[in-house]
Amino acid sequence: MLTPMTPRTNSSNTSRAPRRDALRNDAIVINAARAVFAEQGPQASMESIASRAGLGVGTIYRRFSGKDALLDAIARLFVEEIDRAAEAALADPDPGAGLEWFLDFVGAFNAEKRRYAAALADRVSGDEVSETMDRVRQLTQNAVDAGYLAPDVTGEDIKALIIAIGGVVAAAPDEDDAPWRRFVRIHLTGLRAGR
Amino acid sequence: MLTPMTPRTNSSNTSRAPRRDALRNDAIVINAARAVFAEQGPQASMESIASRAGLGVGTIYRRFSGKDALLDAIARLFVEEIDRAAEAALADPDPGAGLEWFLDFVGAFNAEKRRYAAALADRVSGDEVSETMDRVRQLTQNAVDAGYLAPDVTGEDIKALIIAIGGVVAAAPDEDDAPWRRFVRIHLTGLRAGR
DNA sequence: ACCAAAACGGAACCATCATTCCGCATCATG
DNA sequence: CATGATGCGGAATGATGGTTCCGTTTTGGT
Repeated sequence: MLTPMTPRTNSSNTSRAPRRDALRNDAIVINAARAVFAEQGPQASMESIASRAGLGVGTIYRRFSGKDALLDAIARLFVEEIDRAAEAALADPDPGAGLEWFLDFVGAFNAEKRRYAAALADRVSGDEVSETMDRVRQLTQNAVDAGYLAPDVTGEDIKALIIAIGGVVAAAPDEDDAPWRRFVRIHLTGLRAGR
Repeated sequence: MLTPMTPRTNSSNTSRAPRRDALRNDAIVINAARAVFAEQGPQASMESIASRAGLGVGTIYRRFSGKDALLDAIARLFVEEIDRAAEAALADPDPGAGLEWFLDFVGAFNAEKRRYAAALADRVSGDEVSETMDRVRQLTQNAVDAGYLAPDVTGEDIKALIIAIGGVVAAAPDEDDAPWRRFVRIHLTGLRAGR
């Protein structure tokens, strides 16, 4: 999950166990990076991330080959988080409710990461999200089958909505949830028309 | 419109006419900047803009106080273009058709500038668009009055849609119009529900 | 407690631009 | 055509920030 550069478990035999501080710092670095990116955007300097983490820059470079890799790691983390949400939504016996809950999650998620969600978005390659996209398609199909969405609605439509939510959230200057919630409600109405 | 730094018309008397090449370059710089930003995004270097223009960097700096000013000038240009479109839409006797045409224009406009539309967007201050926003509100109100949109729809809803279009267009990897067109159609359906 | 390996800190280094500056070319004028 | 002002090119400068390196500190093992 954190994809450290040094092998966590050494299948070979002749080396020591990793030091305790090193393990601790893995998480500290990621968290500091998330926090700093969240408030300064993706152009935040490595220096500021290091100082937030209470570490030296060198320590970051021991774990991530560079800033790109750090951003990528966080992006991957976020994809996983969304993926888990999609999975949870699929578990809801009511497909309509599941979909609504998922979209709500996406909105709230974006709200937290307003400053750099967009930057992370065009970092993830197509096949890093293919699994998640499969779930979204399934979620959509279930909602169609249940008569919650119009018959011609596809996963691509929901994907577009997800992207749009990101835009709407990022554009709002404050933390106010109301605008994107209203936006989603309106769009869902459009997706339901003609059932 | 190009807001050159040097006074174009000299109200005082004792100076020469501007040189012909200087006048020509005003437009060349802006066009080169637009072209380069369009294909490289807003982090394109001044150097690359200059070389595209067939000029030296110094020439750019004689007209624009810096890169920021250059970006700002282009942003202002774009706001004007959208503003003119809103004005044209208002002239349509059929408010619904006017609104649809306007949204279509916005989509096509974004498609052209996919790479840096977002960057320009958060460059324009609130009151630089207040005039345009007034027109959008008017456009919306007309559509509501004509029974094209549901009664509770406001200019803010259309603004959100405009922003969302930008996101959807930017996310699409290719030039394909179909996705954002479908997105707009669906959302408009939602905005019409409950008339 | 002692040693060697593992990690750390952060100064030094380096690449990448934006921006400035000035000698040279070009233009308007008479 | 001569001339001086106007505008131009592009090397030099400076700042910023990513990345590397190595002396020092911490940790695990004995």
